[in-house]
Amino acid sequence: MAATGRSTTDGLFNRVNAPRVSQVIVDQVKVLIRDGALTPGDRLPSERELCQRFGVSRVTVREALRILEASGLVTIRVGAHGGAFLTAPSTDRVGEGLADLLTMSALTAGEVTETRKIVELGALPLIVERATDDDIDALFKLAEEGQAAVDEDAYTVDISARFHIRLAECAHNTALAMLIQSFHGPMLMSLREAREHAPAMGKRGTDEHRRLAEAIRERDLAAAQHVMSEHIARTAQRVSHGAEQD
Amino acid sequence: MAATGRSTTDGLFNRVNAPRVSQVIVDQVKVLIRDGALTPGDRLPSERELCQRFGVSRVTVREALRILEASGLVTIRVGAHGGAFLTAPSTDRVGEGLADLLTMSALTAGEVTETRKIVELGALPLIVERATDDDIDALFKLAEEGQAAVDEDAYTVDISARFHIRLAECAHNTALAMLIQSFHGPMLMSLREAREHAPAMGKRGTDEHRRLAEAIRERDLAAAQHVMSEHIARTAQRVSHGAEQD
DNA sequence: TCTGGCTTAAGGTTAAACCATTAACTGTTA
DNA sequence: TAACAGTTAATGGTTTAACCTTAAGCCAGA
Repeated sequence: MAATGRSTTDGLFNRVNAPRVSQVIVDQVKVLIRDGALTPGDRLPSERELCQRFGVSRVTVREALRILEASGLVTIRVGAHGGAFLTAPSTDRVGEGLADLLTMSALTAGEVTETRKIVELGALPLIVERATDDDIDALFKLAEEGQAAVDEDAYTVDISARFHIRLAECAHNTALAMLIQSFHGPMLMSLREAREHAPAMGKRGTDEHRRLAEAIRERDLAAAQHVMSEHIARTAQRVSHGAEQD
Repeated sequence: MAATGRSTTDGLFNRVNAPRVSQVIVDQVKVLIRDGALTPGDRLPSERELCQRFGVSRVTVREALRILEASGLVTIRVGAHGGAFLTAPSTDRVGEGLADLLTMSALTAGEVTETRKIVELGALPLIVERATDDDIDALFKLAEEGQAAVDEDAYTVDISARFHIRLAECAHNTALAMLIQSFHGPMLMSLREAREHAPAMGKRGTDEHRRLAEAIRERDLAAAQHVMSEHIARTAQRVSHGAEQD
């Protein structure tokens, strides 16, 4: 019997799971969100009330709230009428998380840019097809703002990012817009240092933004793709300082 | 003087920033990670030691660790020689966060699938160009496994996801692979229920996987794009149960 | 009618204690 | 000598209770 090394009780006993209490609370809240019982804008009970509801200490509840907050699911306000409020969905938090992981995973700028190229070029057909007059007006406006900023020597990567994010919205696909917006978080970081090295780079960038807007107005997909392709390629060079040849 | 409504003290006083102490700690750790002072596998000092280093209470340190953990930057082990360890970069956590935000943002399945189509189709040129023999072998192997699972009526979405994730790795671009992998997290969830409704759908799916692998082996981009295009379109139908016509 | 102060409800932080888990050591025993 | 059992120490997990800070609302006095 015992000689087999595996008794007949094999499989009877499962590894006991003892997750953190705070994690259990987080999961409960997530379920409520998924099921629609909690929607953006809703306010969770106060910490002290949650203690009683869950039968745990306030510290534990607070840890759960920290996790939910870090996940971008709630924002917390202090003071009277404060508390944990379900956030309207925002990509900022996820973008930040993505940025952290990107910096940790030793991604080369070339890889990031290549990926960005795929997504932003891939979005162009939808954009060209679906952009409304309002969309196009907004793009021209942003391009002009960029131009003005360049003239005042006040061009920043944020202005460029705003254009790209607005451009993504022209596809009228929220998931796609969120994705591209997320990408521009990490890009911002990488570029922030590049800006020091090439402060005057805004000139051609805004120029291309304008040409991009024009191509979309004319519903000229090929032209848009051409400009975007060049635009991102130049970004890659800036980011890498030409150090990476990949 | 006072009639102007703005006194001469304008601009003298700046808004005082009082961020959470735990957030300050998180930021410090992130900087260390960014600067390479901390790399995956490293262990942070114990909670009690961090208290002394930062001059704060243990609860505050723990909140910071919760945030870092939720961001996927560290994993925490209990017991002797436990502690907070810098994680090797993993997309799982980000994918999970993405999934949470997706469920909250009322994205339609159509939007998600459309985005997935852009990314996965956009990746194909790179894949066809860069896939190694090992890559191709792995793809065929996964396709066969799927086939076998179908025969045993044991096909799951996880098997399909594994194929798509492995396929993404064939592009030899880590950023792109992470992105696609992140997307398959949320997809899994949406599909898990769809599986109930269409348990027999695996047949054509695995068939397409095999044809995809063949097209890549032949470096036939057009064929690969054709198959992938159809494949994702059918996924869209499954997810939406045909309820959304978009 | 403004201003300042008070109240109150909420999150932010601290302190000290205790529990649970894990790895390593140690000593006994067959 | 090898295996087992007990002990110890390091470390995260949780609780409790107290106090601080913030913000909204109210109210009385100049």
